[in-house]
Amino acid sequence: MLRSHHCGALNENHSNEEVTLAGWVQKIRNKGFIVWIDLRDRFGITQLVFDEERTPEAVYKESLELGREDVIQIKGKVIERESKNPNMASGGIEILARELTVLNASKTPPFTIENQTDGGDELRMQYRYLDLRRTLVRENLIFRHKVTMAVRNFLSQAEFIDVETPYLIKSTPEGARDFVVPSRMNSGQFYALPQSPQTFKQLLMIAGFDKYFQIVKCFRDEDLRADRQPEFTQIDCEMTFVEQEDVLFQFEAMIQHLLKEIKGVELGDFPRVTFAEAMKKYGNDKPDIRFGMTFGELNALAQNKGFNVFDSQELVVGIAVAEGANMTRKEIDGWIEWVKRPQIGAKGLVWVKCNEDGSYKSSVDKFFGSEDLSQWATATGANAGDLIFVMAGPAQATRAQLSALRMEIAEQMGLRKPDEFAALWVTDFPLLEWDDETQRYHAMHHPFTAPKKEDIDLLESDPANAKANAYDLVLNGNEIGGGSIRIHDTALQEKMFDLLGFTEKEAQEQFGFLMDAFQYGAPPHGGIALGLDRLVAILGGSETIRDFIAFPKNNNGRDVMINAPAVLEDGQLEELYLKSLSKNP
RNA sequence: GGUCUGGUAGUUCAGUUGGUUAGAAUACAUGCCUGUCACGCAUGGGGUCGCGGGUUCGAGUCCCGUCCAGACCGCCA
Repeated sequence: MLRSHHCGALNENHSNEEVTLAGWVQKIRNKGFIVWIDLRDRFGITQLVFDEERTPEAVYKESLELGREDVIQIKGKVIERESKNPNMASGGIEILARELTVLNASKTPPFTIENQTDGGDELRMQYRYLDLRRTLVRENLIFRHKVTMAVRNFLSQAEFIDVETPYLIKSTPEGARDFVVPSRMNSGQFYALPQSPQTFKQLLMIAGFDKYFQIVKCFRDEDLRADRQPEFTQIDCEMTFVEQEDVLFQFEAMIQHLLKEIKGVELGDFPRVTFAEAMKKYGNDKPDIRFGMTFGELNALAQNKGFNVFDSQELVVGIAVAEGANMTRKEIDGWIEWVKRPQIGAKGLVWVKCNEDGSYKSSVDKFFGSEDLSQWATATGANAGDLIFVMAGPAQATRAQLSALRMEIAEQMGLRKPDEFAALWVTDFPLLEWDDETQRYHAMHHPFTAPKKEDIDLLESDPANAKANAYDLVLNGNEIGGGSIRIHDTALQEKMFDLLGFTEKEAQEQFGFLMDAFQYGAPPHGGIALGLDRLVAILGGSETIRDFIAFPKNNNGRDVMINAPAVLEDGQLEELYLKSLSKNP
């Protein structure tokens, strides 16, 4: 037996017991006459002690040779410390070493294995196995484990069945780019990795599974962000004989359950806003509603008063920054510069200070009197002591810019508290989105989303205004899930493909199996998919999903530890009928 | 595809207007230290200033190109 206890197990109750421990050398404190070593494993840290009087001489000398991250086994007696450390669980005891075995020596690690490490991101990713030794990172993954266990238990109890769906499937032109996998046995042909198990879970509903879930990897070959990985995990769910309300009810209950079980937070009923309302009030379809600063539209109040900048614009819109009136000119200029950065792209920013004495001071005093500005304050919900920021321009772009400003101000004012949670449903998404580039409609959600019953006629007359039975789940300003009621009728599905610019032949080639299946008693069904990485990160109080993924990829989709992707040997290319990619053709 | 920021010791960073031998902290090594727990003290080793080119009497510093990393826009049904 290599150990009798782990490093988090021992305390004063074990005094005088003979124990065997194994672990990593975390820290060596050599005081000359005495050496302390912090021994670490997954469960905690236990202090070992070696000294000139009580430790056999050979063992004491050996202890002087140890280095950080050596893997050692120790036999000895649990003794009470002379000076205790109340800050650690095992702080009352230490192990008086009798025998020391070095199980495996370690090179000096390139960064310190501590919560406050000196290692930068790139180095930590290159040596991710060392990074994962840090308590902070390890606990993130244990936290993820707790979340997935809670999800599995909840869904299993609610009679969802976990079914695995294939990873080697077929590429489709809709949506994101696919990762493709060449087939050796079928020359010149390729599998694609699933962007989601969408069609398979629908087939499971047709097969009568009634409720399905899967915690499943999905793959999208698109450019990455801090919160986007090329492979990511979804909690994928589908239910039969349900309407939108049933799905929302079930998954509202699941999120409430998770918050309760994982964070001890009670969430009330989730607010609902339509997509149109969300865009109007927050400029964003995934609003963070933990704080106010909702949009006030000022067209009627601010246009045609002689201020040219506003007059010709589609939208004039403002937000109130609570207690912003004491902002200095320099701070305000900072925000003006911020919105003018190319990433935001605003032309400028008008400001109005609502002074405590009821007067107003603004950058547009020449054009607007206190009468006007007071109306602006009402429209944006600004009180005395607040600051109003106003933007003008094309409606969609301006909303996006003001939304970015709203989020950044909230971030800097500390309004986005990681331990405060607010979820909501966004509903009534448009079914379709016009794409200028390809001059055709795209499905806003995906091509299997059912239009609202009352909007089916619009598919002929005015497709752009048809609403979908689709919904997003938003938590703290992040889209953590999205779903819809699906089409289960061949004719309607054909109509959708037609609107999306598929010829009948293309639709048949790509999704014939699904439309065939619809003809064999497909029940009404719908579902949702939640982004697990993002959900775990937010519950864990972070928005960096890489911290909650064991082996994440970098900005360029590279795994810098194993150095993937990589070129293939010529022989392998030949076997896969990709010889033309060879460097020596 | 685009915009921005960064790349200097093992690591994290500083380095002024272009000017002497490129610094700090930490890590590492050696020695000292009778209860440490961010131990302390002393000493020491450690540099292709990402790479290539240019300007200059002189480049870590300025210019051009390039590679790498990060953030963002486009993209992500």
